[in-house]
Amino acid sequence: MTPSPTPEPSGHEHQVEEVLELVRARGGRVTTARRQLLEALFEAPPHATAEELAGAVQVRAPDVHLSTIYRNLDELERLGVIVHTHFGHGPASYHLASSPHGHLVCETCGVTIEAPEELFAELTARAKDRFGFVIDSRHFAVVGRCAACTAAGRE
Amino acid sequence: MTPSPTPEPSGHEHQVEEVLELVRARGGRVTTARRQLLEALFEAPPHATAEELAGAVQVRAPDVHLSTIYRNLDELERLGVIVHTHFGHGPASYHLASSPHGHLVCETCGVTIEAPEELFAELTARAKDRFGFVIDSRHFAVVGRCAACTAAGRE
DNA sequence: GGCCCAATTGCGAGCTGCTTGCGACAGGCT
DNA sequence: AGCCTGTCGCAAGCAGCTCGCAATTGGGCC
Repeated sequence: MTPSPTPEPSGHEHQVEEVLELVRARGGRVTTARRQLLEALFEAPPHATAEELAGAVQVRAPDVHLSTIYRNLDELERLGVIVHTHFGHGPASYHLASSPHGHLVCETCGVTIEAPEELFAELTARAKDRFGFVIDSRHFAVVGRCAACTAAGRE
Repeated sequence: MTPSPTPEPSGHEHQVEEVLELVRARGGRVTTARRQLLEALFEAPPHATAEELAGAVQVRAPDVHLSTIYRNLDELERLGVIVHTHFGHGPASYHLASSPHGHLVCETCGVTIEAPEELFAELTARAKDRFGFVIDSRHFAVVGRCAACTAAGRE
């Protein structure tokens, strides 16, 4: 395969290279799969699942296997570049660690609302006071029912 | 199998029968599996997994299949008798809908702390105000790190 | 440029947690 | 006692993720 220098006009090269620098600093290698996954992470909407990211990567590099995606997501998480969240059911969702926020997920229609971290400030403080428990509000989903479903009385 | 009248000296018969009355009222039938599962739910610690409950039931009724446990857990949830919660990874946990409370789960050591619903009052109110979102604080886990793990600086 | 070696990859098999289709069985009303 | 239908046991199946292994490849060093 011809290693064309910069085949993707994505606009995120700088950020991607920055992360790859981190990878390199840790003795890691810069591979096509790695680079493409990072591209995908910067381009994709937040809350992408591993499978969705694999799809995006495979547009450019069809041979990248799902297990490679998982392994790289793992490593990026260890590096602190991304975070993954388990919503109630279904696959986990991955997003960049920058722009911290929590998630409100509707049990009825499945919609996800991004909630500013500040919304959790009081809960976080109280949990710390009362239980010494340090909440990571980016890493879990708050479930319930969204305004539309509540109004419609759906079940 | 001989249908012995009351073979278990559990102390929860009354509550069990109450729920079975609900089941009957809905056209449901009272089966051994159903009754034993309810016994198990009342006797077990909160946060039992389906597999644990199956184990408990099978002590008395070895032929009860795991799929039957799942089907009955589903129905009991529809009846509002129990609630299930997805912690980060691993199996879901089931507990009685009475005694409402949230859960703080440590990502590091896995310990689960029961948090009074009141802890979530302010978050619930804010989510309602700002997003019209009605939080069900019993149905999700708040993850983070417990006091012990924070102190020990474990990872 | 070529070599070498460990990091990484593709692939398939495997695992956990849960769901489903199906035929047999059994509550419970009459 | 008999019928009807809810429920059950079982086995197969599915989603989401993990692992072992041999083949490949990045990249430091001549």
